[in-house]
Amino acid sequence: MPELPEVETVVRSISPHLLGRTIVRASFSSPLVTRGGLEKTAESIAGATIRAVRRRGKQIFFDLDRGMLYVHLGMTGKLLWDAEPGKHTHALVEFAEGTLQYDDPRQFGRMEFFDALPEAFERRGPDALGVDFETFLTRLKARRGRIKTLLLNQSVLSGLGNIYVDELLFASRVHPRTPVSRISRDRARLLHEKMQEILKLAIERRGSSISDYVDASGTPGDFQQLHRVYGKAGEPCPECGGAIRRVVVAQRGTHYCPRCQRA
DNA sequence: ATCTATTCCTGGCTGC
DNA sequence: TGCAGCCAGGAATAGA
Repeated sequence: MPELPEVETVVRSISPHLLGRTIVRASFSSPLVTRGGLEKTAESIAGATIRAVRRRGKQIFFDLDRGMLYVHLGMTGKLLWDAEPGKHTHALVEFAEGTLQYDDPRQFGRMEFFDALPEAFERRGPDALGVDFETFLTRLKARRGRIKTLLLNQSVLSGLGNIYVDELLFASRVHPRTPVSRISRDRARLLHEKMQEILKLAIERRGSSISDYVDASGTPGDFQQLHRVYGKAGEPCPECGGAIRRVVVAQRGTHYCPRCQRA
């Protein structure tokens, strides 16, 4: 599942193909993925030139000379350059130099055109990568609830998903159900440090390929080899040797060490 | 304000 | 080998 490091890797691998290039034509085939109308979206971007490729959290924006093409990969979305279209290909954006393709078996992702940034997007939290500590602390402390729920909430902070939250909480020795009111300033400092460390390392490793995640050239990442708790229920904890436990928190499978991460 | 449950969807897995 | 049933989950949404 694409989270911040995977989305960053996709952006880095697709940008060189797209910057400054002009869209010759486009076609969209999934009303679920492309909600603004299939024909209308294709017409809106035809002839436009890509001025910038940006990421905020898990959101990708292709800034055009007029409006923007927005992409969210959801669970199984892929942006591919010059790939073979398959049965889950929902969009083709053609350039003189090649074709940008969007594939997504589950269709939880989006590929839509916007004239301007939607209001709801402007209220998203700051990007988890590079957010300063005071902003991180302030945004966490402005809410109540369990730490895992808040870290997953894109209005609080943008970019974290289930894998990196579990890894981050383990690295910081924080129980996923800890109420945020009980997180000390020092513990928050540790969470912030570990978050930067883990995200940077995961980007270096080109993301985690758990099921079928790949970048724009079809290359998988290998950060999954460095996962310490995610997907490791029943296996020994790398720190204490006790069994990693799997529970449900915020409707998500949650992996943690009951001994290292005390409630 | 914050919680939980539900919805979207299909590949992959289990068990017969 | 086939197939039914279940599960995974990002984010929007509804209801408590």
